[in-house]
Amino acid sequence: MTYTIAQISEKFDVAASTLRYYEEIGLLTNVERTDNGRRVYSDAHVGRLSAINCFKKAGMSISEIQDFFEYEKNEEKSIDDMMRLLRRRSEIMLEEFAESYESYEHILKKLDYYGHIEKAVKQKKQLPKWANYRNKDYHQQALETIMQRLKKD
Amino acid sequence: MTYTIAQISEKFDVAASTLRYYEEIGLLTNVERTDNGRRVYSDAHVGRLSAINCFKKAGMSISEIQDFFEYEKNEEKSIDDMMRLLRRRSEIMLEEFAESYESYEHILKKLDYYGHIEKAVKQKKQLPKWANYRNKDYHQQALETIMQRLKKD
DNA sequence: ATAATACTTAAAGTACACTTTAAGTCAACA
DNA sequence: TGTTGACTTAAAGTGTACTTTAAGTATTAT
Repeated sequence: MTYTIAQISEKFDVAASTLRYYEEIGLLTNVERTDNGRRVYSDAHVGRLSAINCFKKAGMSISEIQDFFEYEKNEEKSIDDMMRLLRRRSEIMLEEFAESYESYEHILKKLDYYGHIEKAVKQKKQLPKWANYRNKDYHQQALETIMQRLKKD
Repeated sequence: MTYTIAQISEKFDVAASTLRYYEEIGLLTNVERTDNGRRVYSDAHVGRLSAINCFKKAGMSISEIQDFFEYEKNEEKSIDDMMRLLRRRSEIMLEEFAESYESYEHILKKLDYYGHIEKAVKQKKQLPKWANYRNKDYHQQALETIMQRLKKD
């Protein structure tokens, strides 16, 4: 299959200018042209853009993604570099998951705390100095939700 | 307790220039000065910087963080806005956790796939056209690791 | 006394990842 | 036939979040 820039742009929800930019910096390569100079993308480009999406969500910078494709290009020579890059990335992601999850819990705590305050304000009651910010049910449910999402395999 | 800019800089692993910048844009407020004009930070600033750290890890932009503190300043008036911001953020985080985790799995898959290739190359054996990229043990272990990290409560 | 250090300011500079602009080409439709 | 719309290029511009520079002041160490 072949695709126009508009089709790829829509498929990946990315601006046409971004696709031209990716090509300019060498993130997309071998983009064919029609007789009148218009870009023609192939399934290989679809595959590469999926990979780019994945790597971006994984927190990789464009230059890291470029490195990956560079390694992939001469696989035999660079397989160790490639695996080192991927392994490092998976480690970083694990660390970031843990840190983000801590922040997530802090935000739930704040929500819970202000929930108590709001309730008290609405009931025009005296506030306890420190509202009991830890609502176990709320946390438990949130943890279960995230576990389920992480598990959907 | 009071702290110099160097102490705060070290405590939060943030450049002194960044602390000045945060003050300039109003993210840090009420920073006192010594007689000769040097900044003096208090425990309130330590608390605020912890919150900033948390919000940044939660993926909030500086202007969102500014909004939060603005809401917090006049709590009674803005508690709904504040809770809306926090609730929206927790939702976004959950979505991002799910997306990141998908990418994480893709990266493990790639690692596994190239692991097979590397092994085959080293053994100078014929490669199967598509190596069986799914090593259940590897995935299971990774999932358990992340679950543990997410659970450390 | 001199030099190193730790700070101060305002303003300019940087890195990243695009995005916009301006001018032009080409094919299809009214 | 003309104009609309989808593309093309090269170059300049944008937003975010800092970071660096340059010039100056004040305290501490040799």
